Amino acid sequence: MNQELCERRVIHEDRVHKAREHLLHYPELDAMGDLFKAVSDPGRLKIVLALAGREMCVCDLAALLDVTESAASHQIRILRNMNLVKNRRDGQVLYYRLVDDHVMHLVRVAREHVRELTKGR
Amino acid sequence: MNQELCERRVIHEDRVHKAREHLLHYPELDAMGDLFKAVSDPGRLKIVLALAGREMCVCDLAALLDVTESAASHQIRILRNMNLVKNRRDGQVLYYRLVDDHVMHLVRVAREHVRELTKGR
DNA sequence: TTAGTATATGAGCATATATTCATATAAGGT
DNA sequence: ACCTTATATGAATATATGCTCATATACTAA
Repeated sequence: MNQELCERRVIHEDRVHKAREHLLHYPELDAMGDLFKAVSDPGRLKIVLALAGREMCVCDLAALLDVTESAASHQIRILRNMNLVKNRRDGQVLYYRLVDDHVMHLVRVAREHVRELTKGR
Repeated sequence: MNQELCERRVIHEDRVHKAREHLLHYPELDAMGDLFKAVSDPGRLKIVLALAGREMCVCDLAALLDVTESAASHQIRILRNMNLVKNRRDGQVLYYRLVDDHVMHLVRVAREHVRELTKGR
């Protein structure tokens, strides 16, 4: 597309081009970033873990996280917009649950990584 | 520890307690959040992908991301502090590479997730 | 229909994050 | 020694994020 490479100091132009081509294999890169961002907040990560195997309503989650229900609602909205959780209404109560177990897979891999990293410390 | 649950409106106290116990199985939760955060930025994610199978120096990465070398350096420092990448000096040039392939595993799982999510759209 | 409960949402504020710019460090070439 | 190159880093600024508070919505009960 653009050729601003010419204006720039590049030591290994071949590698840059190869890397650029490699990145083309990841057109969903921004969406991946958004997914990682969704679970990067400790509160939202706790929500995801809490909903693994359990339906919970917003006020339960607020109690679990020790934040206001408004804050919990704002956080779960982000997870909902990312299609990580969905809800089911029963009267006045909205029960939240994980959409599927893809997220938990991601979380398990992350936990393995962290355990490996902190093993030798 | 604390009992501020009593001060709070909770619909399903049993579930909150079960979720709380479940969270105890994830003492590395904050570290997992930090890991997710590290790869949540599109620039850093591109760096990780670029370094999958290739050593690259900072100015190469800056060219790839189309940012200043300073910005690239700041970003790679975060990955370095997270022990996701390490470098090797050859003269004036620092060659960066992935510490291991744990991160790429995480990235692949995220890509699968994103593909599943966007399949029916 | 009026009141109460559960949740959602918008605006405003405080904090966090990413970039830029200036400067520092570390190595190589002359 | 001196200058250049490659990278790192601190401070300042701009943007993003998360929380609070006030208000809106959706449902229930009386």
